[in-house]
This record gives sequence, C-alpha cells and structure tokens, in this order.
Amino acid sequence: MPLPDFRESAGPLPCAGGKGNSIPEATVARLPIYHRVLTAMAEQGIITVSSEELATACGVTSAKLRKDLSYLGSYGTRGVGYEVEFLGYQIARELGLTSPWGVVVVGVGNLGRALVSYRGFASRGFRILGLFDSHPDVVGSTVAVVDRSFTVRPVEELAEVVADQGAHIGVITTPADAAQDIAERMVKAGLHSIVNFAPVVLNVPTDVEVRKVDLAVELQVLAFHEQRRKNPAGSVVTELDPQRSVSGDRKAMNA
Amino acid sequence: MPLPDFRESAGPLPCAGGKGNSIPEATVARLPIYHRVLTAMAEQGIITVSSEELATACGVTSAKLRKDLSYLGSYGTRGVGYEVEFLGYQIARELGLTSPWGVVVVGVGNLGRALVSYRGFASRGFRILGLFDSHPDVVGSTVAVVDRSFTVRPVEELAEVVADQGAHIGVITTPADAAQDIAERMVKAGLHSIVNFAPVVLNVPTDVEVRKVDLAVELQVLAFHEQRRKNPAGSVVTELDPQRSVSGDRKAMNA
DNA sequence: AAGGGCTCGTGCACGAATGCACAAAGTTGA
DNA sequence: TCAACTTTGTGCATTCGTGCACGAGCCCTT
Ligand SMILES: NC(=O)c1ccc[n+]([C@@H]2O[C@H](COP(=O)([O-])OP(=O)(O)OC[C@H]3O[C@@H](n4cnc5c(N)ncnc54)[C@H](O)[C@@H]3O)[C@@H](O)[C@H]2O)c1
Ligand SMILES: NC(=O)c1ccc[n+]([C@@H]2O[C@H](COP(=O)([O-])OP(=O)(O)OC[C@H]3O[C@@H](n4cnc5c(N)ncnc54)[C@H](O)[C@@H]3O)[C@@H](O)[C@H]2O)c1
Repeated sequence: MPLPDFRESAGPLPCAGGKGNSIPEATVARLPIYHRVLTAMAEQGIITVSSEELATACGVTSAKLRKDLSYLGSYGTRGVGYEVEFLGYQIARELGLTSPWGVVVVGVGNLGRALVSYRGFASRGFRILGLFDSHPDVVGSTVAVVDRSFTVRPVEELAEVVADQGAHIGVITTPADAAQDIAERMVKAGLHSIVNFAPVVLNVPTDVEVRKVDLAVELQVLAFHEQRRKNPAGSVVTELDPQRSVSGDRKAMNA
Repeated sequence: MPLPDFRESAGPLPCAGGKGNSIPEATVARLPIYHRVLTAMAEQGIITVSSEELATACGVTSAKLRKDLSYLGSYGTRGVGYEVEFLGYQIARELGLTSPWGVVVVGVGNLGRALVSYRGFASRGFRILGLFDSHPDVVGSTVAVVDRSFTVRPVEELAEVVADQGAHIGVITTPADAAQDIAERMVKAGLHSIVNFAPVVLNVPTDVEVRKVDLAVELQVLAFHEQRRKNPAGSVVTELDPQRSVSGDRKAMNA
C-alpha cells in the first residue's frame, strides 16, 4: 500500500537521492500547476474536487493526475474526490514551499527589473535576498520590490550574501557572455539551484541543477510547427535539381 | 538512404501532421540550441565540428545529438564531422527560420516591455508587428523596440493587425485573469501559436499550440530538489503519532 | 445493515526517448 | 592503391512516461 517502488538501484541520474520513494521528473514539473489551481479553488471556497474536475482545470487527463498524486500518498477519498485545501497543503509540503526559499538575482537590466517586480515571486514561497550587477551605473541604485526596496550590490558580494542570509536559488538575467562566469560564482558561493534566462548553455557540476527559460527556443519550436502546418511534406527537399540535394541546397544558403 | 521512416500511421498525437517524415518533439525542442551554438561557432570562424564537440557545447551526449540530426537527413561527413555553416542552415530551414515570423505582444507592462527590448527576438527570425494593451494610460504610448519604436494599440485592433500584417505568433504578458480572454481573441484572430507568460492554464482548441513560460514553476521544481537534498527521506511522514498520518498532518497545516 | 453508485488507486500495455555499440563510409598517409 | 584511422548513422535494448481499464474502498440511501 505505501508503494515500495523497487527502483532503488536506479542507474544513470534519477531525480531522488535517498532511501525509499522517488517521484518522476515529469510529475514534479506538474505539481506546481496542481498546487496553483488548488490554491485558486480554495480561494473560491471550493471544498472538494474530483480528479476529473481538477485535471480539466490543469489541462491534463484524469488518469495522469491520479497517478501523479499517487506518488505523494493516498490523499483522496474514493467516491468523493480530494479535499482542496488539504491536497494543496500536501503538494506544497512535497515541493518544499512551507518555508520560503531565499533567491538572489544577478543582472538588474530590463528583464531582471521585471522579474523582481513579479508578485508571484513572494506569494509562492520565495523571498528575494539580494540583487547584483556589475555595471557602475546600476550598482548602488535602488529597485522597488513588491514589499520593500533593494539596493543593487556589486557582484563581488554575492558569496557573502548567500552565506550570511542563506540563499538557495540563483537567477541569472545578465547578457549571454557573462552568464557562465556568474554561474561559476554562484556555484562557488554554494548555490545548487539556478534559473538561467540568458541564451547560453551553462557548464556546471553535476550536483547543480540549472533550469533554463529561453524565449527564443519557445518561439522557434512554434515556428517549426507553423511551418509544418503550411508545408506538411516537411524537410523533404523539393527535389528540383537532379544533383545531390546536399550540394543543391548549399547554394540556396546565401539567398 | 533518404530515410523513409515508416511510422506514418502514428496513433495518438504526434508532432508532424502530414505525409512522410516526423521529428520527435524532444528533438524539436533541442534544435534551437544546436542552431544557436552553430551560429556562434560560425561567427568564430569554425569550419567543421564533430558530434562530440558540438554535443559538449550544447550540453547533450554525442549519441543523442547524432540521432537528432539524423532525423533531418545525412548532413555529416564520416571521419570528419559536420560543416558548421551548412548544418546551421539546414536546422534553420527545418525550424522555419529562413523567413521571419510576425509576432504580436499583448500586455505591455513590466515583462512585456522587457520582452520587446530583447535583441534575440529579431536576430533569430522573428519580427514584432504590434503591441497591444487595454489600459488607457498604456494605449497610445510609444515603446522603443530594438530597431524602431511602436505605438501601443488597443487590444480591439488585434484581429485587424493579425489579418493585415500576417502575424503568426502571439505572446501573452497580461495579468493572469486576462490571459484566457486574450488567448481567445488571438485564436479568433487566426493565430495558432501562443507563448503564455501568465500563470494560468489556457483553454484553446486542439489545433492551437500554447507554450508556457512560468518562472514560478521553475522555482518550485528547484525548491523540490533543494528539499530533497536536505531531507532525502522525502515525503515519508516522520511517523510521530500512532494515528493515521493523514489526520496528523491535517493539524500541522495551519502552523 | 446491506446494497448501489461513485471515484480513487494502480496493474498492465504501449509508445516515446535515451544510451550503447558497431558497421558503414569517408579521410589521411604511405 | 591500399591499409589504418576517424566519425557518422542507426539497429537494439533499456528506461521513462502515458493511457486504459478495473478492482478496491468509501459514501449515501433504504
Ligand atoms: N514580471 C515578471 O517577471 C513575470 C514573471 C513571470 C510571470 N509574469 C506574469 O506575466 C504577466 C505580466 O507581468 P507584468 O509584471 O508585466 O505585469 P504588469 O501589471 O506590469 O503588466 C500587465 C499589463 O497588461 C495590461 N493588461 C491588463 N489587462 C489586460 C487586458 N485584458 N488586455 C490587454 N492588456 C491588459 C496592463 O494594462 C499592463 O500593462 C503576469 O501574468 C505575470 O504574472 C511576470
Ligand atoms: N529582455 C527579455 O525579455 C529577454 C528575453 C529572453 C532572454 N533574455 C536574456 O536575459 C538577459 C538579460 O536581458 P535584459 O534585456 O535584461 O538585458 P539588459 O542589458 O537590460 O540587462 C543586463 C544586465 O546585466 C548586467 N551585467 C552585465 N554583465 C554583468 C556581469 N558580468 N555581472 C553582473 N551583471 C552584469 C548589466 O549591467 C545589465 O544591468 C540577456 O541574456 C537576454 O538575452 C532577455
């Protein structure tokens, strides 16, 4: 019943580390959605919800939802559904949202400024502990965060703040060519979790987790499907010259 | 040799639509990375690259890279590697980046303003065609985009601009409670591709593709792993009361 | 107290994605 | 020209993720 889940001797690099249970990575990525929808439902005064209703609200199938929730435990009631507030709390606990995590942001430009003004930052278990930049015009300036305001500090003081205030998550919003250096500073400072908005692949130790947010990638994936909509044949070259298509395309490159 | 790839009768909902070849969704999501790294290499004057080198630069394994590229065709040379500029062009063509796609942005607040100033927008095959908002103070104001500047238009004119200028992609940066309405307007206007920054699940027809960018989700996934790092036992309740753990936790909820 | 109805939890099967390993194919040098 | 070396392209096995279907369990009614 408690689902022993005998995949302990997992080979390559699964998500969990320790002893007993592990939760699939795909499930972990959906838990924040469930949590958000449950929170909204609780605010509306909804007491209980079935897997079918909750799944629809989250844009997933009910089977997937139930399987996801089953990794956390048996928190539903057969014949009834899930208690909204209680399930929301269980997910929050599983995600580690019951006490806030400290966040530092490096690169206080257009995007960095927009991010720190983001209300969902503080409202979901995260707390900004410091803003950092390297540009003399930016360092020392004051930035208004939702509840209070911050003075931007030089990036050299990053390690100090992480150590003293106990930050756990770093956000990189510097230009691309500075991102690797910042990532290394964050790792040296003791951070193991990084969100990277710069369009570069970061090289970090295996015990550091990087999640990248990349608008250009999203747009290009959409562009791919848009093109497929127009031209269902896909990449099959239109075969206009009898030569090898490879050399033929090489000319079109400079069009 | 041209890789017929007989998985035409694909069942549920694969990525490709039409006739012959299809490319796995996981591969499509990596192609933009390959393209970016190849572009950077080309600017550095690198002529050829092996799958091992390129894979390292992209943060993937060489086997995965080669398999991904094999879906596009045989563009490598055995014993040598890939010609940087040529492979980059082939990926660009596959992604549909050879001619720019029109983009409209709805919600010109902190985040929207930051996005339109993003240089990588125009530099990779995308072109902003219009900015929209509903707030009287914002409509009519001028926003500087990288190459030129735009006057923010009322959201009622969205359909008109999409039709006249031929936009294909919509970006939503409105508050969460307005996002569903904006999405429906975009669909009505004829868009099939949406990037959603608002923290809500959008309900759209099946022939519309939504990609969501959600900072809160990224942070919460990182929080999950941070917590696991501290407490490897995971969600296994510490079992302090002999009662059912469910009722026991229900009290702790309001702590 | 017993039966009927509803929904959760999960075993099983299937498809997608990853990693391994190697033959095929091209290059280089003698 | 031929042999040794390098790297691609891909068949195969394994792992991961999803969807189906149904038994188990709880509530409500009679
Ligand atoms: N700021 C961030 O870094 C950040 C991060 C993650 C997610 N988000 C999300 O992105 C969205 C925008 O964030 P923001 O900080 O820019 O908010 P914002 O309030 O600064 O900007 C929102 C803009 O949308 C406009 N708007 C409101 N209702 C509209 C409607 N019905 N039609 C058209 N326009 C409308 C407003 O006038 C305003 O200009 C929010 O949903 C937020 O949760 C923001
Ligand atoms: N603006 C967007 O909407 C957007 C979208 C997608 C990705 N991005 C990426 O996010 C990053 C930031 O974008 P932005 O528009 O805010 O750029 P920006 O130029 O406005 O801001 C960058 C900030 O980083 C600071 N910086 C530069 N080098 C630094 C260093 N070594 N250490 C510390 N700080 C340093 C700069 O002083 C500046 O304040 C870029 O990599 C960009 O490609 C931005």
